[in-house]
Amino acid sequence: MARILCVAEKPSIAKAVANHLGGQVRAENVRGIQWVKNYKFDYNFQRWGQSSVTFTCVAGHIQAQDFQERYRKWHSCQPSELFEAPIVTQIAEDKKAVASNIEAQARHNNILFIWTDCDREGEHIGIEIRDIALKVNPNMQVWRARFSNIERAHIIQAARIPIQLDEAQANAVAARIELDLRLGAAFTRMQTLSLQQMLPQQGEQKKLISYGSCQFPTLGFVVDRYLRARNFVPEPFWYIRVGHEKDGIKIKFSWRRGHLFDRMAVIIIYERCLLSKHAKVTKTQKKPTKKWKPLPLTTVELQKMGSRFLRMTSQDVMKVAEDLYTKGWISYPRTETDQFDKDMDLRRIIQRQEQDNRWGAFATGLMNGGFNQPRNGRNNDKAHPPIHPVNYVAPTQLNENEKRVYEFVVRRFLACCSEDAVGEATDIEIDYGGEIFQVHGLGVIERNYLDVYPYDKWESSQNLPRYTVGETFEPEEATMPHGQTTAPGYLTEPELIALMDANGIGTDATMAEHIAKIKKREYVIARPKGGSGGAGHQGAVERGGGRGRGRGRGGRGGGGGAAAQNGVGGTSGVQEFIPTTLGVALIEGYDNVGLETSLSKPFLRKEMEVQMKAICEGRSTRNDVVQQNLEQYRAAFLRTQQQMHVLKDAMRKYVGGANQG
DNA sequence: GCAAGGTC
Repeated sequence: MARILCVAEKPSIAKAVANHLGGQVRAENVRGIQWVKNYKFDYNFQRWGQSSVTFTCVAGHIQAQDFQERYRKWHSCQPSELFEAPIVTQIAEDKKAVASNIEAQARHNNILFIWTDCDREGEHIGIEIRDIALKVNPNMQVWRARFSNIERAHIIQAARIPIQLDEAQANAVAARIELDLRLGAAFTRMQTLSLQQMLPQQGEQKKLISYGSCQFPTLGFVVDRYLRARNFVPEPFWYIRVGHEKDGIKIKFSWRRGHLFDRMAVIIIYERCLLSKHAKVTKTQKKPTKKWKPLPLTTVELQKMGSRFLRMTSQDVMKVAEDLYTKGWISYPRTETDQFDKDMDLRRIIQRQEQDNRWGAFATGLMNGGFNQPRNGRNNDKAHPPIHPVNYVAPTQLNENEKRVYEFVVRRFLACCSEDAVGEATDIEIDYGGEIFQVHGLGVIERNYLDVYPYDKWESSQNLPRYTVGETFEPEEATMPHGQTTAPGYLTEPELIALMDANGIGTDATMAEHIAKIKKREYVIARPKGGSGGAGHQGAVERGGGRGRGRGRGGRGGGGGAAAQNGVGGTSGVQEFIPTTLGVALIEGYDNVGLETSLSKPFLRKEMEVQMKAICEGRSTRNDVVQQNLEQYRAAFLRTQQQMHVLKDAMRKYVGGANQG
């Protein structure tokens, strides 16, 4: 009988797959780690016949890379030497027990069947597992399962047709690991050693001024928005508004041109309107409209919505979601997938929510014919389904934050399984002095998903009077108000996450960590949006001009982030980020060093991503990508060292500075 | 005293 060792990337997959294949499964404990179990059972594989199976797991990467011992002390070498210092790969300190479990199991199995996630990192983790196993048992045959969800039929199919590990994908990850380590360490040491003395010393610990290919672009986004807000110059504009009362209803028509920045031009048009006396209705249209229900929930969306509506930071949202997951209340919280598999039994999940007194009635409505298959988004990571509730948990069992996140996940899921909201849109247009003015009305007819999903707002506007095309009237009001454009607000957490996502900075699982890191490094401070002038926030750059928020009135034009205001269950707790003097100095400094592509911009990280894809597709190699990047960054490094006075100038300008470096 | 990526 063949003896098969199966290894998954994490405990949940090992357990789920073992149960699908095994039926009768015996779980054995592993010494030194409570969360790893070795599941034992027999299974008849198509390829190997009746086999005795051990199904175990690791927990992410097992190996860790670091420089050779003699380079680890900060003053042991020049930071620039880290571009070529030898790197050693070892079992990570906290993964020793996991590795010895693999070794022990590898000794008495003859086939290794790897079940890591089917993504790049999973391929690399698979190679790590393979290397450990082959070291103690070089004769092992090595295979890999291809699976994209953990539905029973799909898993059985994956067990039927094993494939080979994809070395190219693992090599892409290896390149990423090496570059992040070398660049992170070299730049961090260099800038810390050069600039630290310019910072006012706080307490015992000297500040670390770290560089990372993700944390710097993240900081760059915050600084960029801050500078745009601070350097904003309001521009006056003028527009025309027409008011009319009919059927006892007062309405205001808005100008199709919006507003113009040329006062004389508006005056001329305005006078033409006044001269014409009468307005004529040119269009009345009623048409059905919809507000689409939300897409299935991804990690990035959870973090955006969480930081916007749940009064939590994205990092807290993730921490809580992981907790809810390990306790079995929600599904795996790290997923890019916004499509539910056709075969998934969504009704069973809905049914479990019927007992709740907040949304149970809605769930029952779905069970009794209201159910609609969720929309499909464009993303599928082929590893995990969208985030959804798994089991019902009563609110009394959860703490405040857990309650909020669980409630959001459930409501989002039920909304996905419901129907779009239905309404009727009314558009009326008039011609007044040769200009078109319009008014838009909305009547919500069926709220549908909105009843369970208070995070979306869609409300009926005022009723509009009945007009007929060709009808004329004399407006009671025709005015020429003015306003001014308003500065953008500081970057909020959901906006920052959206920017990171769009620019490929970090992954769904790490974006919150990068944000937390630039806070920890004191590159930025976070405060509730609209909060008062940063009292107690030492070192935060305040907006010049002394007029507080400086928001203009009356105009359109601003409002970019204003949609974030609808807090559910109270005031909105959305955070906004303001760079500290240190944060601004670093970004401005790097922007002025004279690099072709500033390290503060997301392009270099994006470029690395493109090159990783090239490795995966065989168009490039690990070595080429590493060497080419090192060359490019070495040049940037040397230039930055030569131009260190530019960084120091920026530091003096913003940070003031105790000692001059 | 460095990074970013997995995951517990």
